[in-house]
Amino acid sequence: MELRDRILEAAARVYSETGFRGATTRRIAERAGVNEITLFRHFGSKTRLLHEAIQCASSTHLCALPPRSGDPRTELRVWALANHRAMFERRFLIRTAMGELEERPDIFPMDRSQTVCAGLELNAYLDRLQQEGRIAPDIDLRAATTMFMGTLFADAITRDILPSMYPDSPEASVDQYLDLFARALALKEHQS
Amino acid sequence: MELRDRILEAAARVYSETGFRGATTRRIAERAGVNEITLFRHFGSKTRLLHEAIQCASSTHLCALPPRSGDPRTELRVWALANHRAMFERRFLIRTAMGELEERPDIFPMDRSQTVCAGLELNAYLDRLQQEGRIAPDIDLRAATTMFMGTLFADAITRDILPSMYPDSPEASVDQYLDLFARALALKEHQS
DNA sequence: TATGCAAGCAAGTAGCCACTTGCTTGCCTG
DNA sequence: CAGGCAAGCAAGTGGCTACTTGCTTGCATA
Repeated sequence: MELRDRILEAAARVYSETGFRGATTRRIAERAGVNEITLFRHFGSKTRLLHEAIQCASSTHLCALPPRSGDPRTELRVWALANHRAMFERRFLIRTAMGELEERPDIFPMDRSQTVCAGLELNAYLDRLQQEGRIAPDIDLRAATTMFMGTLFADAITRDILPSMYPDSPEASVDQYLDLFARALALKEHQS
Repeated sequence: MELRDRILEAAARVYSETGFRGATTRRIAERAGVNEITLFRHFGSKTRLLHEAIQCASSTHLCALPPRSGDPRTELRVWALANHRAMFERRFLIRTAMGELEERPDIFPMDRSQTVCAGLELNAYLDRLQQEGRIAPDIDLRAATTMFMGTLFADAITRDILPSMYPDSPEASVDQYLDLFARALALKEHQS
């Protein structure tokens, strides 16, 4: 099944670069090194091919935040970097799919997107920290979660097109975000 | 010159909905209530028409942050709300243009975009506050600016497609962001 | 060797695309 | 009334689109 995967990968890449209308079957076939009719024999139509390709390209398995928190700073760092990296690698796909969302809402299931799931996870994690007394009790965790996810998301999808805004590496930037985030939450580090 | 503006507005709207390839001259003419050849007589080509329409639709005049800071909290609130509103009203255009950025980089001048300008302005404003001793001196203002602008940007362009993440109004959300932001900066309110 | 299947090739279909040409209509100004 | 100009209408151009049909090639298995 090597050929099928090659087609799916080519389709996802061409879609990311040119959108649904620009992703012609001719271009996809050419990119995959395959005859055009092979696409139709395998996937029936351009729509079905792109649908499958995008679903394939957007799926990820990410390490979760630990249920029992040890050192929040380290745990958040690892988790945030993994999430940033996953979004950054898919930035072309995300930008293209977001631009076509009202025209083709079914092609990219936003309500179960990685960002939303990660947001829920972060919210639950912060909730645990607050219950353990490591975050000030008067903090609005929902807003904090939205703020941090928004920061990560905006960084990941605009970093390459606004280079003047991101002079530092993703690692350094995430560290800076976490510094500010920890101050905002009045986060107490691991009990010393 | 009413007709010309009607065409430009229709072109910008059709582009926002369907992208460059989807914005056919037929559709734009239909939306503007104008014969198709009128577009060509006025603008020469589809590319030139869309170029002008997008530049027109993305331009704004926003109130600036005051050079001498009075009550930072109030000033930031007014400014942030105006910026959020400007981005939110253009969310369709921004999403579509961002999705097509690598294919057509010249159609939407990103390096002089509103977000970048606003970021520079916010950075300068925070710098003044820090020099006045109202922000802790060890804070990385560049990262803080990027974080806040990222939060505003992500909110404005994903609020309508991820409703579960934004249960509150823009006004309430911006207030919450500012609360957290002020904590992160250890911002001292107006000297009392 | 015979059968079947996966892929390629060549050609064609109907429809949409940006854009052009030739001509007509209506309004504004001298 | 006469001239000019902005807009509409009708028709067509060549090119690209998704998708189809008929036929050939090569390989793997019975």
